This record gives sequence, C-alpha cells and structure tokens, in this order.
Amino acid sequence: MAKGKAALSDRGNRRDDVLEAAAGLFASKGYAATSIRDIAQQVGILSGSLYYHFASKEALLLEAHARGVSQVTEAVEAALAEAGKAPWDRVAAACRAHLEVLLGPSPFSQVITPQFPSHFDGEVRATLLRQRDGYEAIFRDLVAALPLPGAVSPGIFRLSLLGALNWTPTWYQPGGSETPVSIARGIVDAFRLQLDPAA
Amino acid sequence: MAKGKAALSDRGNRRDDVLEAAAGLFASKGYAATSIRDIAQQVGILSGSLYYHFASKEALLLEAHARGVSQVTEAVEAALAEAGKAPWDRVAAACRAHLEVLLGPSPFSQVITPQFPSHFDGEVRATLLRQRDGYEAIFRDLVAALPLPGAVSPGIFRLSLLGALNWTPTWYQPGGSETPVSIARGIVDAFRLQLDPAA
DNA sequence: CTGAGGCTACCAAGCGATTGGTTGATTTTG
DNA sequence: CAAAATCAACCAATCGCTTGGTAGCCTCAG
Repeated sequence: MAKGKAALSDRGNRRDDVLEAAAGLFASKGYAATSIRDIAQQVGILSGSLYYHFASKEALLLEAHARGVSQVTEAVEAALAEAGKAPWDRVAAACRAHLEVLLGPSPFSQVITPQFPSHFDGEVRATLLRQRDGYEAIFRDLVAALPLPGAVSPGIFRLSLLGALNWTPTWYQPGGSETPVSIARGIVDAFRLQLDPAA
Repeated sequence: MAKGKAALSDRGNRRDDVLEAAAGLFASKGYAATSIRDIAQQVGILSGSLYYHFASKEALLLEAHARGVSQVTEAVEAALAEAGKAPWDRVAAACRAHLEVLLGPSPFSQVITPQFPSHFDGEVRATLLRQRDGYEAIFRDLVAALPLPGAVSPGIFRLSLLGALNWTPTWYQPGGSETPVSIARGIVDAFRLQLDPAA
C-alpha cells in the first residue's frame, strides 16, 4: 500500500518537481545564470532527461511564470471574494493577499518580479507581459473605485502601489519583525494616509 | 586642433566606451545574458583587448553600478541643494531628480534597478548592496523630516516610495505622454494625497 | 497465466556553439 | 624608441540540446 501510494505520488510529480526546482533557481539566480544542469541536478536527474518533460529552457520559464501569476491571481481573487464593499478595504485585502503569496514560500510567485520582461525578446517577452498585465488588470478596477483626489492620477497611483508591493522582495527578510501582512498594511496606510486618521 | 582634441578625448575614452557599452548591455539584457564578446563587439574591439582595461566581467559590473549610483546621488544632492526647506518639497525635488536620471539616457543609472543584488553572491553582492544602501540613506533623512501620521511607519513609507520610483523602469515608455518629471510629481502626489488639497 | 509489445521515464554520451579568460606578438601613439 | 593599446589565437569549461538505448511498468492477445 505504501508502495502503491508512493508510486502514485511519484507519477506525474516528477514534472512538477522539475518545474518547481526551475522556478526556485530562476528566482534566486536569475534565468540566464541558471543552467539546465543546475535544475536537473537539484531534482536528481541528468540534464538530458529534463527534455522529456519540457521542450526547452524557455518553456520552463514560461510555465513557471504562468504558474506564479495564477497563484497570485487566485489568492487575490479569493481575498476579494471575502472582502467587503468599501473600496479601501478591498485594496487592502488585495495587497495583503498579493504580498502573502509574493513573500511566501512558493518559488513560482517569486519568479514574477525579478525577471524583468525587458530582458527577453520577441515571443517570450510578449507572453510574460501578457501574463503580468492580465493580473494587474485586477488592480485597475480596484483603484478605479477609490475616492482619490482629483489631482491624483489613478494610473500613476496604481503603478505606484504595485511598485511599492513588488519592490518588497528586494528588502524583505523572512525572519525579521515585519510580516507580509504587516507590510501590506503599512504600504496601504502609507497611501491612504490621512483619509482616516482613526486608523 | 580638432585632431588634438579628438585624440585627447579618445585617450582614456576607450575605457569609458567599454564601460558604457557594458552598462547598456547589462541594463537591457541582464548581466548573465551579456557576454564579454557582446560588449567588445559594441565598442569595436576584440574580447581579449577588453581585459587590458578591466580585470574581469565582475569588475565591469561593479564599476558600472558604482557609476550609476553616484550619478543618481549627485543629481539628487544637487536638487536638494536648490530646494527649499519644506519637507514635502524636498522629497518632491529628490524624487524628480531620481527619476530624471533613472529614466534618462544614461546607461549607468539603468543598471541599478534591474540587477537584483540577490542574484549575486558573496563579495559582489555585498558591494552592490553597500553602494545602493549608501544612496538610499539620503531618503531616510528626507522621510524622517516628513510630518507623517503616527500610524504610518517611516521605514515602510520610505521603502514604498523607493519601490514606486524604482518600479517605473518596468512600465515607462520614453515616447509616451508621461515624462520623468510628471511621473515624479504624480508619485509624490499619490503619497502626499490629501495633505494639501489645493495642490 | 503468460509473454510480446508499447509506453513512460530515465541514463550515458556527446554534439556544436559559446563562455570568461590568457598569452605572446603586433600595432599605434606620444 | 618605449609605453600604451590592441590583435590573433587559443584554452578549459560550460552552455542548451539531441540521440540511441534501456529498465520498469501496463495492457492485452493467445
């Protein structure tokens, strides 16, 4: 039984193992600095065997990136489904979910921010941008519902908020006094500022 | 005279040419994806000749990064010297100078943001972090002088502001309707918000 | 119940190309 | 001429990727 269970979990998992190892290495060392052999070694197979599961190194990046984006998307949409109707509350909920995944243990979500699409060409770059833009559209609606002063551009506001959020991986330290949740609250407060002095 | 001047500007310029080409390629393709031969070809020399001017590829990155940081530092300090005493005005002046250089034509400053220090190891990483932290200390003082509500952490505020600023290279398009100056004003307004409704 | 055939997942070996870097000779320049 | 700067050729290592082959498992005809 244990044998059967192991065989069952092994089957089909190998591909995910490769993808996860690739995501982790892409996130920590960068795409170009990660070799096919690095990935294979981490999984415990030879580099050639990797091509049974994936057509190319690019395919590995594209799929890891897509999985990261969908992880963040699902987390944010789930948070929004439980959030209230107050516009600032909804933004706060989205930011909290965003950071919980982005700063969490999943290697996939960590692939998203440091891999500047500008470092890629043609089809790959277009695909990465499409995936990311699809996600950021959520924030377009969220910000549009915000009661911003006339002088504040919703577009700049949205990009500033995303910038503040996506910049956190460069300074966040998992062991520190700040948690993803506290950081999200702090960032939203920094933007919301004097709107609600009681907060 | 033109000859003498050309010869004069050529001398010692070759090294700068190499450094500038390296910075441009590092910024657009990333460090790992840029080869020594790419750089040499852009300058019009062979790859071996490059090692007369620089000891290694790493030395090239370190010096390009240092030059980028000092360019931004000098621009911000110059802007602060001309700015008034009002805390928000000083922050606005610093942000404007920051973005004018970061989104400007200099390839050096563009090396700073996309090269995540986390992608490097040991000495190189430590040096990159030291250079960047030295610059960001300016913003620590700037933010400390700000009349922030008690609920807003100065640290988070500073990191959010820097995140918003440093994220701009991912979406800024030189030909578009927004300019570095207008973006800087927009970002500062997004944080300043309702402080001064007349603005 | 058996055993041939096919499928999955991998290994071992190696392909041509490219990598960062070195070296001695050669050219350019003051 | 001497120093500064570059070339030409090369090195060992590594790159992404391909190939031929083969264990182990599953299916199904006989």
